Amino acid sequence: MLKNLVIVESPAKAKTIEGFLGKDFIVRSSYGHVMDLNKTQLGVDVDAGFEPQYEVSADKKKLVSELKKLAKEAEMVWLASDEDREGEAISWHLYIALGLKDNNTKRIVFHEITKTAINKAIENPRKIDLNLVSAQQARRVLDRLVGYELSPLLWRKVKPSLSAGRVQSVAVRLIVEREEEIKNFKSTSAFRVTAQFTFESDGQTYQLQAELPERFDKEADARKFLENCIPANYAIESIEKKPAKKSPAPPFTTSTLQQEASRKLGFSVANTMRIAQQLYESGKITYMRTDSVNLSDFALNLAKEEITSSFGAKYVKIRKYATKTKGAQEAHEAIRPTYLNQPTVKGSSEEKRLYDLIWKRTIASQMADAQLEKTVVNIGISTDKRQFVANGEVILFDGFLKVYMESSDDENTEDRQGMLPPLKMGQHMNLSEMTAQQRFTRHPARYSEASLVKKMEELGIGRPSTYAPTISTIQKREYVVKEDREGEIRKYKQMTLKGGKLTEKTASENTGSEKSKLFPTDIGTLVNKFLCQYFDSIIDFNFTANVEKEFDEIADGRKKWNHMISEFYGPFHKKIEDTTENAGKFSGEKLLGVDPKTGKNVFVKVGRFGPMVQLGDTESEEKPRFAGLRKDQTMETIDLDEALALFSFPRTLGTFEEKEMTVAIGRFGPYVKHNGQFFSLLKTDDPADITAERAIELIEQKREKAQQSIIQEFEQDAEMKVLNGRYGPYISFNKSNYKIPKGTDPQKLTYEDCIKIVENPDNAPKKRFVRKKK
DNA sequence: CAGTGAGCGAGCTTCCGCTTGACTT
Repeated sequence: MLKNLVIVESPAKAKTIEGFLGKDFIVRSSYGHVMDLNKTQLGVDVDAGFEPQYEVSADKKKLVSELKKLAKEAEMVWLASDEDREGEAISWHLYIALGLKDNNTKRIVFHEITKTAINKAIENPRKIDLNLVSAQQARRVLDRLVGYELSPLLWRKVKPSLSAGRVQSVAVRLIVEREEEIKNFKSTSAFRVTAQFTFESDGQTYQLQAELPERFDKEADARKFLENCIPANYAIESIEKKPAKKSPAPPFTTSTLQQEASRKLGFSVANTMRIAQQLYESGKITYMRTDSVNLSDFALNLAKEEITSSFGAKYVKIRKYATKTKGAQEAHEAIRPTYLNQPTVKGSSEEKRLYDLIWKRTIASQMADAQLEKTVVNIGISTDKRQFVANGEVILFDGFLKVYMESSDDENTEDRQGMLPPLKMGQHMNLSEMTAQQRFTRHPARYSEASLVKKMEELGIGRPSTYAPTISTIQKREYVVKEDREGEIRKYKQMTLKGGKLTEKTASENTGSEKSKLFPTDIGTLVNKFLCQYFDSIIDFNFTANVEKEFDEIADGRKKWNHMISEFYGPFHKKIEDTTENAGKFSGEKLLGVDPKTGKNVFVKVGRFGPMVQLGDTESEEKPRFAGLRKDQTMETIDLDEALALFSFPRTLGTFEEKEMTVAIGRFGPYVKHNGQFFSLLKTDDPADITAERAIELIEQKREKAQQSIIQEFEQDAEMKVLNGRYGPYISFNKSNYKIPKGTDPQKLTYEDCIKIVENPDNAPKKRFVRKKK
């Protein structure tokens, strides 16, 4: 007879806990939520007090029936999902789905996975907190109503398959608005003057770099200053030293881990989470989806021991960090190594690097402050009232800097301040070189995936478990693209004073280049404009923060969840109806000009398949012509000539092997079509002036490549081939592809083997349109 | 590392938050 069944959310956690509890307990996992609103409908009965229509999720049916069976056999079921809103709902859904009864069900919670914590939890069971469940229900229903009423409106007014939601639409808004700021940014320039000095002290020669605090807006003023310095003498007029300290950053949360892994290791947000998951599953780190900066006493003790033995007792400073994050629920610890006495782990190089980062950050968070001495030196100019300034920094005690220093998003990283040479008051300085260089102000930085997560966390939008999926959703919907972009060459002026002579030159620098940054697309910009115009309250940056306050009131029992929803839904739904009724198509249509050949109007707008140009009016007798924009074109920047060029496809290039070659632009970019086959143009090829010779070259190149990928061909049947593809060898037959069973040598397959594989109904080709959900 | 390649229309699409697999042909 089974005595106790414990259910937690994560299987890795289940495994660990089972070890602590002994043979009277078996521990299983719910793998997150087990029930959700019906997916194909609204899933909320609006007329019946917003009654949610829950069902066991399709992928949880099997699991739920297994758990149900175990629950029946058990004397006591312990619901041990996380201690937050979602966790409470998971317990409640388990209670319903497993048909549990009050007399054999207990709800327990723990924040750290140690034997003591678990035993303490078992000794202090409670009941499911139905107010907290109601708060989750309000959250769930609100998100469903917003998402499932706004999205269909977008399908009607803008373009099919689009989506909108409380979280993703704000993420898109941030990116669109940042791009607008950048577009409207006016760069100004000023001259920055730096000087390189040398001096003698105790028979040695030293160098000193200094800067003039003042910037000159006008070139003439900078020149005047430099000219004025030609006959000058320089000497130290003051030396000021003051102590300073630096403190370590708190341990990692999901958001800060994503940011640091992006800055220090160049990982994408999704990649970081995938690697962290692997570390978690192999027991090397604690849970990776958390908003807490808290470390358990167990971890603090280990940190103390580790720091003491590696660096000495004076490096230890145990600290308790408190979260500053809006809406943090802190059901878990911060992300830390399970065993802090292991500075390295086995695994892939990515796992090692991420673990190293986590280990260092955790250890550093419990180390002493670094003690610094900052020095400011003023150097007087005999011919001018102004002074040059040299800054120095000396580390008196390194403290946590011994292991870890957080990096910053700031791109204008100042030159690192180092140690200054030995200096004395009145010390005479020889100028070796003085430069006035024109510097330009920079526009606000575009978001990277990680800096967007940071911003969302600040606004309290999204949760640790959704940061990475949200970022992938807005890219999948093509609201946003992650790209590198080349910068532009910009000229700047530089004046140099050296050896008593002033020289001037104009040099150039590359500016504005971007790497892995998020850019809004035409669709993203248009959808954002639509939502701003009709649903500004939903994409307001404070919307989430405001509803969170109400969720808290529901959790405290001060407010009924469906009253809150009702107050929101009334005006919201009315706005949906009004907009459905009264707003026209929202296509972003713009008149580019008139086609000189036909005299017809040329427009650019968003159509069924995305941004396109249109030749002729929609209302006119004659049907207008349409053509999609190329990937490298945008609605905002396309001009009349470029638009007209798009109507010149498909265009005949000539004949090759007695068949016609045409060039056209398709879904995947420009291509050449020949004898029913397609050949993509390279990025360097311009479809507007591609020649027949180049087209033939492309055709032959592709044939050669196809030849190389052939592993086997068969005399009996030209349709049957064994090919080498992206996922390894496969069989191609009648335009369908088939997997080769594991352990088979593709070289040795006979024609008969291939027929067998192709005819096996298990290998029947899957239907093409099966697009993954999400 | 392969191949993909529309057309003005039938039926489809969609949210957020909690969890991992299964595995591309």
